Amino acid sequence: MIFSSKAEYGVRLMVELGRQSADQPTSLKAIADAEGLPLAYLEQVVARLRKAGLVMSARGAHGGYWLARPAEEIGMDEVVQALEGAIAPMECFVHEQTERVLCSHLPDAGRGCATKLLWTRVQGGIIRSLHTTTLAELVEFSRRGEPVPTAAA
Amino acid sequence: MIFSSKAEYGVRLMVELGRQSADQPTSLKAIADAEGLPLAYLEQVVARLRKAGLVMSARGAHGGYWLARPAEEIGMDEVVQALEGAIAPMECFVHEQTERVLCSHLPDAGRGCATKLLWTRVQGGIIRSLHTTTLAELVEFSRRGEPVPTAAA
DNA sequence: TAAATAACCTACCCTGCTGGTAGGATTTAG
DNA sequence: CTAAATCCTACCAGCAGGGTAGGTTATTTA
Repeated sequence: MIFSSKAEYGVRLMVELGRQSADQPTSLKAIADAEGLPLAYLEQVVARLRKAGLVMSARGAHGGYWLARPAEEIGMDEVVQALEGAIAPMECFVHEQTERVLCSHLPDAGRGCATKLLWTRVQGGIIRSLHTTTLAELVEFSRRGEPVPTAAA
Repeated sequence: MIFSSKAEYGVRLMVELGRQSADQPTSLKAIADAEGLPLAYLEQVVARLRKAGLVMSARGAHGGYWLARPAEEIGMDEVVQALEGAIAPMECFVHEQTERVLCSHLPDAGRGCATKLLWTRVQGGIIRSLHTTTLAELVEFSRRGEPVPTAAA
C-alpha cells in the first residue's frame, strides 16, 4: 500500500470536520463514534493536523476541533503531507536534515540516476492529483447520496 | 516511502538489461556487480519480472536474462506492477480474490466514501505517470553524461 | 468548589512486512 | 565432469505501523 491508514483516518477526520459548521468545536469522541475509529489513536492523528496548522482546538468541556481555514482553501496535499510526512516515492528522495525531497544517489560513474527520472515523475503525479483536490470537494462528495436531513427528519 | 526497494532494484535491473543488446543473455552476477546489489536478493526480484513476462531467461553456463520485448514497448507501469503488486494508494483498494483494484468500503449509511474520490485520483496520477514513461526513456537517460565509449576507449 | 468533559502527552506493545541470507536443486556450456 | 548460472524454499532480524494504557492539564457546568 502506498499510504498508511494514518492518512485514511486523518482525511476522514478532516472531512467530518468539514461537514460541521466551523463555529463550534467538534469533539474527537463524536468523530470516533461516527467513523468507527479508535479514539486514542485518533488523538495522535489529529495532533499532526494541529501541528501543521490545519485544525484548531479548544480544551475542556465542550471543547474540540475545527478547521483552521475554510475547506475550499485546504488542498489535500497539505493534509496528506501533514499526516504522512514528506511525500517521496522512494527512500533516497528524503534528505534527513533539510526535509527537502530530492534524490541523494551518488552520480555513480558519471551516469545519470535513471530511476530518479521515474520517481520524480511519479512524485509529480501524486502531488498534482492531491493538490488539485480540495477538502471542500470531498465534503461535497460525502454529502451526495445522503438522505436529505430536512425532509427525512 | 511509497515504493519499496524491490521496485528500485527491479527498475535498475531492467535499465541494465535495456543497456545490453537483447541478443545474448546477461547474468545476474554482472548486474549485481555493476549496481552493487546483493545477488541472492536480486534473484527474488527478477523472478517477479520473469513471471510477469517482462524478461526471459536461459539457465546453465553463459545463461542469464534479457528483455522479452524491446524497451520502447515496455511501460514502467508494467514493471512496477510486477514488482510491487497492484498499485493501490490504500489498503481498501485491493480486492483479495480478484486482485482488481477498487474500494471495498461499505457504503456506510448511504454516504459516499469520501476518501475513495481522493485515492482514486491519486491512483490515476501514479499510474498515468508510470504508464507514460517507457523503459527506453530510462535507458536513454542513463546513457546521458556517460563517457562516449568509442572515443574514450 | 467539585465533577465532568475533553484535549494533550508519553511510553509501551504486538504483529506483519521488508530486506536479506542460506543452502540447496537443476540446467547447460565447455 | 566441472563450472556457471538459473531456480526454489525456508528462514531470520529489524523496524515501522497500528493500537493501547495511563496519565496530566484546561475548561465548563452544577
